[in-house]
Amino acid sequence: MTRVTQADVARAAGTSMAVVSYVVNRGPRPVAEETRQRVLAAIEQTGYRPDGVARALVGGSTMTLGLIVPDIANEFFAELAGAVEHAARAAKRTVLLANSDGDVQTELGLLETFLQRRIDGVVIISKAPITAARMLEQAETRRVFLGAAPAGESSIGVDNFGGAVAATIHLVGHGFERIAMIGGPAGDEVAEARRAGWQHAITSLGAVDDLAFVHQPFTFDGGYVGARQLLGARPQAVFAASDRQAIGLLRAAADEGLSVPDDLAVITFDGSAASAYAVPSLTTVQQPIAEMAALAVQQLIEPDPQPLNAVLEVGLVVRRSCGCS
Amino acid sequence: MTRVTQADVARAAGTSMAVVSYVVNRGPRPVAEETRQRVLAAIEQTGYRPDGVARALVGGSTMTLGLIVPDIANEFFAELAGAVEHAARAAKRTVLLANSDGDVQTELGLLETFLQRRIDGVVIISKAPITAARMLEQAETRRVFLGAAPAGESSIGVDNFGGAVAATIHLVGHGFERIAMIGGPAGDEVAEARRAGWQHAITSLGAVDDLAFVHQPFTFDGGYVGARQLLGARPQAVFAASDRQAIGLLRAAADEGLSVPDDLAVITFDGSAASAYAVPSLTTVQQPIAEMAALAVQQLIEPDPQPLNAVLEVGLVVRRSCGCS
DNA sequence: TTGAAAGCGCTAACAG
DNA sequence: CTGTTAGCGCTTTCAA
Repeated sequence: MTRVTQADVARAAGTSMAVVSYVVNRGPRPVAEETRQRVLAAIEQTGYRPDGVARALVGGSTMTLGLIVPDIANEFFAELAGAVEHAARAAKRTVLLANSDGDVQTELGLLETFLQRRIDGVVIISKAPITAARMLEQAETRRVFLGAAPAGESSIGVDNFGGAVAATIHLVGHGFERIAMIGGPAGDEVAEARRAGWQHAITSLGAVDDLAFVHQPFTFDGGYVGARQLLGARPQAVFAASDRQAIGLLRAAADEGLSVPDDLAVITFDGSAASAYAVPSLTTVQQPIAEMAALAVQQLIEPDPQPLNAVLEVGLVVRRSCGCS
Repeated sequence: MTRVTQADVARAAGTSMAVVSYVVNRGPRPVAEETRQRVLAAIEQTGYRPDGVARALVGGSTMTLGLIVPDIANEFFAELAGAVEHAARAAKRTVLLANSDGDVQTELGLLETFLQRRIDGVVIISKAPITAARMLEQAETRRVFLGAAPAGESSIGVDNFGGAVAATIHLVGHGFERIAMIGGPAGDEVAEARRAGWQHAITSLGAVDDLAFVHQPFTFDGGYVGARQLLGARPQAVFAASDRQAIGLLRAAADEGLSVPDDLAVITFDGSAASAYAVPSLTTVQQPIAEMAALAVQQLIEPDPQPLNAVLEVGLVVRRSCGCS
């Protein structure tokens, strides 16, 4: 039993392939109602399923979007991926997912693969935004950078600096003076902005003698290790650059016999679902994930004439870990 | 600047399209080394990129695999998706990801979309395995069911019953007699197997008077709500059907002022990374996620002549939440 | 309103 | 070893 094609339907309906195409696509030419019914019946009867590959070959669009994240196992990216897929689905698009593992070569290789697949556009969290942008530009493929983005490219991000400032100020408001930070990887643009916000708030408020800061990956273990490095100096509070790290930090605090928030206040960044269920619940700077995803997908489907450079607002979700009731 | 095609390369190399195809695909016909070099140079110079769509149209294979999970935001599925993508990438395949939201209609719609895209195969966690299998069968598309699967279909699962038995027995070994369970959704095959294992262990060991059990979704909140329902009866231990639920349970216990494992022992199922970093760390039945993913991908790429029905072993990872150490 | 036919870019016979 | 050519299944002019 071989594939049912448009020709089979045409034959069964006693009409031409063109007409079948017109009814399947509701255009671009009108079809007499009676003919339409015959075609519809033939489709039903033959079990015809349009071939997206052939369609893409002639039509140009694959109705497919690519998504490249560093690590889908990270809840933030997982939630983001879910949101992107939902937005894409609502727009009848399908999503190709790939992990770059935070590696530049891998990322570029993935991009190459996606380009060969002729995706209509890509949402990317890039480690090599300039190179990626160049590849995409010359392949005339739409893209939206999340986080780090080259000038002139569409990007969607959040106010990392402002969020970090708000988080730190909140801690200062609690009366803490020694506020350490577990930052992201050195060189990461997003991580640096969060660090800058923390530093700005700290120094402008004169809250600390020495700025205890460590670079760590955005992982549970990064948070754990960072905490071990920082806790010796007995900070009163720690700002973690991501929820994953904060959870690692919570575990480290427990291992050291430190009670959060009594012995150590914690505040973090992301606002993933996990942050709400940690013990204690994490006060966190919440990113508008669904909004970012919706905006990204929209931008790929019907791009603004000018590059979009969205910096979305974040909100501080106050829970228990900072010391608030 | 329009797309560079094989014809352009052929022209630049002063040869035919066929030869270009032969060198790009290293076959099926041999090409003289000198010609090959000329073609390679022409490819380089023109910036030619093979068109996967056209390739798929003629060749039959899209080199694309589909993955349908209920909810990518769930860490277990996120880790699984990551593992599937890695395995697929190693095999030069690309992954289309979609969330069914645990809804049958959505799942079937997704499958239809995937079929139109002519994916080579699909890994699916299905809520309607029979219908899904029928669709896939008649579209002659390879598939592997994870978890619930119809008879005669390839499936990969873990020993849910055995894992639950082991977990429960471990709890009994601690001397607990009142061991409650937060199970998965009613009717879920995997969830039922875990329940059966718990029940079997409990009753055969005569460990409990009444079997406190509640059905809950595999979510943080499911675990939280389930815990609130169960904790009133003051069980000595609770077996949660998933890590997500266990984390919700941990939060509920904290809210009730119960210390884990001192006042309440907890054991769970999945073995996601999050379980290791919870406070206290969760004793859990670990699923071999990478192995499942690798097996699934392999099965799609080079299927066994007979349907594969793998039931992988799980391992109990003993940590703090059960009261050990 | 409908049909014939020309491709979309590529692979794989088939023929030199 | 290399070139010619017939499709793959579909959309869309262009004619009728």
